[in-house]
Amino acid sequence: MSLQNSLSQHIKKAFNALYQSDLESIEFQATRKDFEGDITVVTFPMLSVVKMNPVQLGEQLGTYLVEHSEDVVSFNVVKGFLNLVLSNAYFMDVFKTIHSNPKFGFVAPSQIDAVMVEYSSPNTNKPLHLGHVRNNLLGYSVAEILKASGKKVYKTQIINDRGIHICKSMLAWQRFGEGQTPESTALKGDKLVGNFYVKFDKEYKKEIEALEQKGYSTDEAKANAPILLDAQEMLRQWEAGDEEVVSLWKTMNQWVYNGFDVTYKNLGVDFDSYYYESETYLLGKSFIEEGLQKGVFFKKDDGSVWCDLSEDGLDEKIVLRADGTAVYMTQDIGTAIQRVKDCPDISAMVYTVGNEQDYHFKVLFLILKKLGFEWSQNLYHLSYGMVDLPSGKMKSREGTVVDADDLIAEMASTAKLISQELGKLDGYSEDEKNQTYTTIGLGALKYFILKVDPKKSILFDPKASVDFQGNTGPFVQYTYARIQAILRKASIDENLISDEIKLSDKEKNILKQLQLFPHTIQQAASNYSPALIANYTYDLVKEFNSFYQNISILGAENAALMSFRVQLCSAVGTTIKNAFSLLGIQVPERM
RNA sequence: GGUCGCGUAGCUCAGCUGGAUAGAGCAUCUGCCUUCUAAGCAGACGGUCACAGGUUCGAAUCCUGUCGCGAUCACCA
Repeated sequence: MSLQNSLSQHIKKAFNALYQSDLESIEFQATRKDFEGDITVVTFPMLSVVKMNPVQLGEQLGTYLVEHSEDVVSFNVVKGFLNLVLSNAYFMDVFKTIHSNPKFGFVAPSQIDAVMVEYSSPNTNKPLHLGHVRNNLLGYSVAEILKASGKKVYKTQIINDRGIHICKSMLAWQRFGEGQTPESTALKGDKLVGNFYVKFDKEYKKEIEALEQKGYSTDEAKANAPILLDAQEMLRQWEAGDEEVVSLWKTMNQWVYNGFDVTYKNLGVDFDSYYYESETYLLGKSFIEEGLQKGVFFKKDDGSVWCDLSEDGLDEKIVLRADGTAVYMTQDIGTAIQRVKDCPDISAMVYTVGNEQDYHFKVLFLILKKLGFEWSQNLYHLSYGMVDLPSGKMKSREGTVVDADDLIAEMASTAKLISQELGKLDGYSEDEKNQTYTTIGLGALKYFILKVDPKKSILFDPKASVDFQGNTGPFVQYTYARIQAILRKASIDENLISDEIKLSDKEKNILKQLQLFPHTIQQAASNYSPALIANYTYDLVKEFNSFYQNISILGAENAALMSFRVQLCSAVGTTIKNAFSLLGIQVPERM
């Protein structure tokens, strides 16, 4: 039973005995640093039940708790705040619980309660950039957090592998590629294909200009540029199943997938399944017919099918074109239903998609609800803000995108630079060093992105790069590495923990923070917010560093105290490692 | 224009279901490496929580309005 539960019971009992009234719930909070005490009961809300002076109420409750609860040693009252001082024994118990459980805070996954998390969802015509990095890190981390909170999780993505934009790079390759392949150019497949997408755009612009000089208006020129018409023709051929086009499409997509795989691996994210738009874009159509019969949709005179959402404060939304072809919405309806069919145990789905699609998902979830799917109640759009650069937005056509692979490499080399300056890794092998630089660089990048609230946009300054001091990934990693150094040097009798040890305030603070971990995981899971985990870890590390700097750990006055301190280090290290695993960040043994 | 989101220190961000004197880091300044790793620690400086009302014992937090920034409102995805 948690402390709050047991205290609640005592307080309720006391309240009943003293005032013959019942309390619904009791509000606790951590005691502020400037007051004496470990946990605080807020007594203001109780005043509405019994009309009396808050100080007097606090005094009476405090006296009762000291008499009746073993954990409470003393108390003080400040206005409506009852500050309780907890016993040394209580903290030793907390320590034993945490120390004996290397997975403290993690809940064993239930096989019934499964969640599908979709993230990444790239286009197959260009490499991944900084925006995708945020998407991937968020999706992966949320999936890990959900797992830790006791859910079974399927990670998946929907790959946008069809459409005019794909045909553009295919066409450019046909015309200007001269048979280039990733092998012949030693380029990553996604980079190679991306180059042709850019090439197409250049040619397209040239043709527009040429047409404009012939007297076309800008709009006419855009619509009639021969290369665009050819791309559109190619899309029709693709849809008709033209062998040559389909074969080229397969080849080039495969190049891209191979390239993506490298990026995913470097980023440390993975997937359990893949859905391809080319396979699902027709899927939703069958449900449109069903929706028509149920009266969820209606048909306009031209044959297009719509959903009227005006009663829900939204407008009308098209779900099928007049020519009977699928739109984005159609496909997403189909994909969602297909996923539930594929994995019948899932009760919820999380879509990691940028906030520019807030409206789309609002509509999608509403339509699924109208179609009568129970699980539509448990769909969540993990919406995140843009990643902006100091120069403004990333525009692929203006070449201001920050490429994911370049960024990862740059982070590692920054880590290398700083590390060499400090001379921390002198004497280790090149392999070991490089491994560590990558761990640190990635840690900095991931932490930088994950520590901010998903829904807020991020300002990313590639020049200033990511800081390695203060509230950063490397700061946490560094603390972990120092803890490992202590553990390597310590030879401790595991059984030397004694209740006689008198804990200092700093040690208690660390234990208080450690104790919060399970609660933080649950909260992060219900808010889909890795930022909570990141900030929790930072607080823990700050608390620990303050302790570490001021107290000799290996040279403690006696063996029992030393043993305790080393094991406290070990518990902190384990918690850091566990917390960071939820963010997909590795911790180095030394740095 | 309608809808949604954001607005907290010079900068980047925390602030849980309303609670005590609004917290960190960076930057600036002051101390601390002969002791387990100084990518660190201790401290100083820095705030009209965009603005105005409201709800109540109590508001950065909830409600309404105003302003500013962003997104979205396609038979694109």
